[in-house]
Amino acid sequence: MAIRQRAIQAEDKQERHHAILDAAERLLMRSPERIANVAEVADEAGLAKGTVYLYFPGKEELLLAVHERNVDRFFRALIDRLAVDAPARVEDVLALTHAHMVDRPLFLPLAARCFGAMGQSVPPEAGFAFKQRMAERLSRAGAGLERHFPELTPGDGVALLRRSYALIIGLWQMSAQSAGAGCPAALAGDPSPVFNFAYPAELDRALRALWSGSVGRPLPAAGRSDGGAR
Amino acid sequence: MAIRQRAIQAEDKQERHHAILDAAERLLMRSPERIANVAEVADEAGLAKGTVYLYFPGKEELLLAVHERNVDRFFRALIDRLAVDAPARVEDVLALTHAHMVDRPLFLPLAARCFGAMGQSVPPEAGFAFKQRMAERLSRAGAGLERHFPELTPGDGVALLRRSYALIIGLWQMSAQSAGAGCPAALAGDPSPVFNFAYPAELDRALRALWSGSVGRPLPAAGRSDGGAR
Amino acid sequence: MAIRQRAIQAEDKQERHHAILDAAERLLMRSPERIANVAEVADEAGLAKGTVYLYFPGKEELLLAVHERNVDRFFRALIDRLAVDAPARVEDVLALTHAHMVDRPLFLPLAARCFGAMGQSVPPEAGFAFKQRMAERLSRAGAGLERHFPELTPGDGVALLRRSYALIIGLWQMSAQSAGAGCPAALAGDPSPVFNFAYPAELDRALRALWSGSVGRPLPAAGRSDGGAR
Amino acid sequence: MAIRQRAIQAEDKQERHHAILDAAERLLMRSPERIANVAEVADEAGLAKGTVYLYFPGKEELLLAVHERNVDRFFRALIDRLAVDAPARVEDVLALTHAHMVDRPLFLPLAARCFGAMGQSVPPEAGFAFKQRMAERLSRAGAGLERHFPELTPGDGVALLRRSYALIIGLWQMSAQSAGAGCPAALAGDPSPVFNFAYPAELDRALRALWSGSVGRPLPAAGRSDGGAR
DNA sequence: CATGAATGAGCGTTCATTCAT
DNA sequence: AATGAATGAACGCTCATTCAT
Repeated sequence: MAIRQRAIQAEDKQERHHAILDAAERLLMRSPERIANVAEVADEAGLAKGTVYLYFPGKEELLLAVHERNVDRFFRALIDRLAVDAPARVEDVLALTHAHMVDRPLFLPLAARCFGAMGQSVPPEAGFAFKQRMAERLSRAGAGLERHFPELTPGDGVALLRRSYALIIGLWQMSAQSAGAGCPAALAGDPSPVFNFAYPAELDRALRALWSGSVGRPLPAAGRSDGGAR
Repeated sequence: MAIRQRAIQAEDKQERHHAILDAAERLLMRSPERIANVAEVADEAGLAKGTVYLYFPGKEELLLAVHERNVDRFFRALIDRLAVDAPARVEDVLALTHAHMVDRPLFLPLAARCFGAMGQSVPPEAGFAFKQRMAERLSRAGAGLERHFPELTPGDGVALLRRSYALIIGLWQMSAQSAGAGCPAALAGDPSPVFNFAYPAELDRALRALWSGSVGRPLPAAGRSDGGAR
Repeated sequence: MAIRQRAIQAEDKQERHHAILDAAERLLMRSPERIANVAEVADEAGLAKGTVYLYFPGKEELLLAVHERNVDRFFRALIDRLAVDAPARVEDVLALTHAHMVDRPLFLPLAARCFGAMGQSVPPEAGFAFKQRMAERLSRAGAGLERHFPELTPGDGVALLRRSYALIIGLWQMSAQSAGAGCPAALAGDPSPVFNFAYPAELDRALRALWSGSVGRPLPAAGRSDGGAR
Repeated sequence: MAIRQRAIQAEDKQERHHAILDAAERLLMRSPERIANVAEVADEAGLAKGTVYLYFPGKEELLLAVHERNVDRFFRALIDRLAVDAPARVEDVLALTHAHMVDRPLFLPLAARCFGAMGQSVPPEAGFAFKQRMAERLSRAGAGLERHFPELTPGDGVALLRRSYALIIGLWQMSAQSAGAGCPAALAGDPSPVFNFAYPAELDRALRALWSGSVGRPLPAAGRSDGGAR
């Protein structure tokens, strides 16, 4: 039983589309250790299972769309920022990264899942199309980056962003966070901070190192001071 | 059925343990885009399905063990190299990375899968134990690293390795290779190399940038020249 | 969307009725191995899915109607031919059979499907009504037949037609044609022509035998000479 | 929960195999208008759903196997009879036909279903293999037939059997029986016997006509006198 | 009348795990 | 210890039909 009426106008459909993504997102936040099945998503959205398939060709495409929406928000913010003439510093990029990726507990588990499934359960065409759109975003942001960091020669911008993204995903997968809500005792008892590190702070340090090495000069060491947030 | 008798001696058990890992590895190399099911692994090992469960508590633990064995080889080689007094350069570490990770088509898909599943299907305790052992290895290698790169203060070595590992995994997940055997036409036709890059060369560049930024000075620009597509 | 206005006049309705049947027929001819779903039929007819249900109580009834229209054409031709005084020979009936059933790639798959579904998915009343109308046709044609073949006593005409029809359908279901586009290699490699026979020629022979046995005398051995594979 | 223990010996497996076929057959007899789903079959057999898939590659293959078992019984009896030197008459063949096909209410609906699905849901290889085995049976029986009916030239035997089979299937599909348990009122009220005929008697007459026409001489008009059953 | 968005029962199949032998 | 038969929960997807607009 649907909560709302029918989506007849194109914009109503957009809304439904988003409502389904929202539902999937909510479920993902509620239990990041599980990927909900289509029935649950439909239920959470107040729709019938079949209805989900009116808006998405399949489950993988739905998850990819959730992820892409988040990615898009980040890239839109980044591209906008880089379009402004005021010189952009690493600080600014890090801030956006935190706002859109790190601080949204949804982003990283989903990103990991999407890349992991990419070529397994994701239909090849869907995966390819996704990567194409991502490439478009990365290219534009990369070009913007090159405007602000003269050390970067054409192409270096995209490469740096790509590597940063890899670092973001990779570090998160190694962090204790990615273990879900499990083993709290273990976490507390782990004396070695090798994996049980504070992801946000560690990410900052790692990205700074990467960026510094990429532009070939030290970068200002930042004002963010939440170095221990977990 | 390759092995017929019972494993009664402790060393027989070790042998069988390895035989199962070998079988899983063989299957993984044969088709890296697929994770074999337990029946296939047992079959490949010449054992019955149930027998696998005498040696491993479950499928995820088995996969993790395969991965860990590979990781261990890498870290043993790295730690050995760093134990030698002759100064180690980035070159040396990259060479080991390629030999154990990049050039073994098994390593990266499995690593991605293990980290991806880390807190999904992997039982928390198993994941935690794995990370503990990994932490041990990283710590020792990190300490060794600090001996050769004076710029690294205590703790920087582990961090650098951790970040490198993240970069290795993350970049691989973004590369077109991870898409399996899919869409060859698409790959060929993709004009943008944003994701369709040559993983080995790109990884080298990324790691160099990261290391350079981490030690705070430019690093020699390398002799490896296989910068082409894989 | 081919038809836009509403069908208000009774004849408009007839037209639309036919338009839907035409669409279903077109789809069936395009791929005889598949039974299209309602959405496809509606689409092909340039109508909305719901509209189909204004003209047909359900999918099975629609398919039955397509079939019946074809059957009707055959029987009208047959009855017309038999109404003429010029003596009818087996040849003539076979010619009509080929023209309306064998040579129209649509007829046989649909007939098989309709009879196959007859008491499965077809609502009993619909099936019954269909059979009643068929009975009417068969009776009239049967009576006509008896006029031309004096050996046939009253009732034998219908029976012969009924048996012929059974043979037509039954043989087709056993022919390799009914296997759709599958296993071409297998077909080619099959040394035994038991099922891999040329349906049109085999049907002729079978019908001749049946008719000959029914009238109790040999029948002229025909001028059709397309005895080869179809 | 299984009723019986495990099937470990090869013959136990055969038994299980048969038990599943029996279960499917029972369900089919209980309601010939429906094709049971795999869960029901498993349930009826006292097994878990997955167990069925240990014995059959899929649902279609299971149904085909049920059908084939029945077919096989008929052909074995026929071939045996024809192997005996005592002259075989049409009577004898008709008797076997009735015993194995007509009087077993299961045979015909299933045959219709199997042929109908042949190239739709049946996997091509399974369908092809089935037809091959059927061809083998038909060939042997056809050869035997030719021994007893000198009028038949080599090849005529198979052809006659094939046509008989087609007639059996086709006539049944046209009979009122194939409408399942539905419309009893309709059946009673149908004044026209065109479709509401007594299948067993009608089949006899039709087969006699076909055989008579095939051997080119009248055949003795039989002792079976249940000409009005049903 | 016409539309097409929404429904939801229905189903085949997989596979990690268990446990009787 | 070893086996492999049995289990059964889990899940994605289709599509005929309904009904609000």
